[in-house]
Amino acid sequence: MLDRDTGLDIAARLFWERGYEGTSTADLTKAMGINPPTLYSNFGSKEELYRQALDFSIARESGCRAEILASALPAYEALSRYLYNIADGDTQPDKPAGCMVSTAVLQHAEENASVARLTAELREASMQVLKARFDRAVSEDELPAGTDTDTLARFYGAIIQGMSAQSCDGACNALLKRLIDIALTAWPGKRTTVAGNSD
Amino acid sequence: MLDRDTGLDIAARLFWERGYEGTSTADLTKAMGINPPTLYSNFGSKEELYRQALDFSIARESGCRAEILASALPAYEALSRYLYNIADGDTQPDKPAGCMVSTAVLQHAEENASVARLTAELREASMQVLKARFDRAVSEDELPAGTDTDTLARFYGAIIQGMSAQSCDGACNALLKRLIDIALTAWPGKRTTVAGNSD
DNA sequence: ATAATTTAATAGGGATCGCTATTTTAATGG
DNA sequence: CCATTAAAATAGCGATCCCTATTAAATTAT
Repeated sequence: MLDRDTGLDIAARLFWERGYEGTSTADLTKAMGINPPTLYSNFGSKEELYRQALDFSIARESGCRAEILASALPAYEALSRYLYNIADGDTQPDKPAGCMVSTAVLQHAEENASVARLTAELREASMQVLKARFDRAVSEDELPAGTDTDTLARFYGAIIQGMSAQSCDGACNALLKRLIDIALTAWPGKRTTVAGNSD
Repeated sequence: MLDRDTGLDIAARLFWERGYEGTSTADLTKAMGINPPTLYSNFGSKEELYRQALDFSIARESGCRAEILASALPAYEALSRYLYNIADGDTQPDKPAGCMVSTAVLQHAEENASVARLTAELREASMQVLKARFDRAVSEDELPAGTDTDTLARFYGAIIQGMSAQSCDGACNALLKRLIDIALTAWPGKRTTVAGNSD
């Protein structure tokens, strides 16, 4: 039997590329070089394997991202690096395009509702991490008091999800970073309102 | 046999909620109240039915959106209304959450690559519509000359995709609109750079 | 070496996949 | 009323779905 981490690495890659519903247990056993009973004795079920593959992949792919936000960097700088890091993760040359979590299992058969809930919770958790950083920024006077940090977190969350989707459609790293640069101009206080020219 | 539009309406709703891979032909025939041979004689195949259901649904759900952008409204105002309209579409009470196109078939089995290409092309087309409006805004001096309208279109495209994803996860209409309001602050020239407080 | 235990492979169960040949029913025309 | 065409239902094709009971091989222990 193969090493557990090796198996999870292979499984994660397949799930990442094809999604949960697009990956069959036959795909998985074939790629992992094991027989079906081995998969079930080692990982429990297809859904359990997906959970473990997600945990494994998150720990490896985005382990350092939490550190960026937790660091002593100014909030704007930390956010910039965080988003750039995600853009790099979305466009790794020898990995599937996009993020394994950001745009996973959005539409799904009823029977896979529990898997959709899992990915939704992971997305919600990462937005809460962003919000917590923004709350800290408010308390450290890097953001105006009264800033709607929840919506701000979901705004940058939307950017992250949009980048993942566009990566799946073939977007390159440079494009994502130009897109991030625009998103960063929405940072409160970074710019100030002047007379618009739109009405 | 049921009316063609009625059938497409039912099929579109199923595909919208469950996605292409999450919807089986048995689901479709059962919901439409027809037998499998009727589905195939009337629509050709599952993939053909999906194409037709997409066309049908786009024409009905987002027909008026193109008009908003094509109107004489100032670009910023048109964009605002366009995004608000999409937020409403993402959160219709008696319809599946999110957009049927924005976040569809991102991850997929190899055998469904042609379906993924179809949805990717639809997404690209809608970004080109946005870009065209922004180009017009440049020529009408509503945006600074030299504005990167392509990236700006993909930025708002990312917002649209993020809103769809978050709708699938249960986001409400009001949240999406607060999110849009932040995204609109990235409109070039709407605000001007001042000394940042981030480094 | 023989027995006990673990590990892996075969084979297949019950259900569903997308799709279709064939039969039955219904509607139309002479 | 019967014949002909059109529509719909039944039944089932081969393949694949997720999963497991059972058998075979390899390892360890006595």
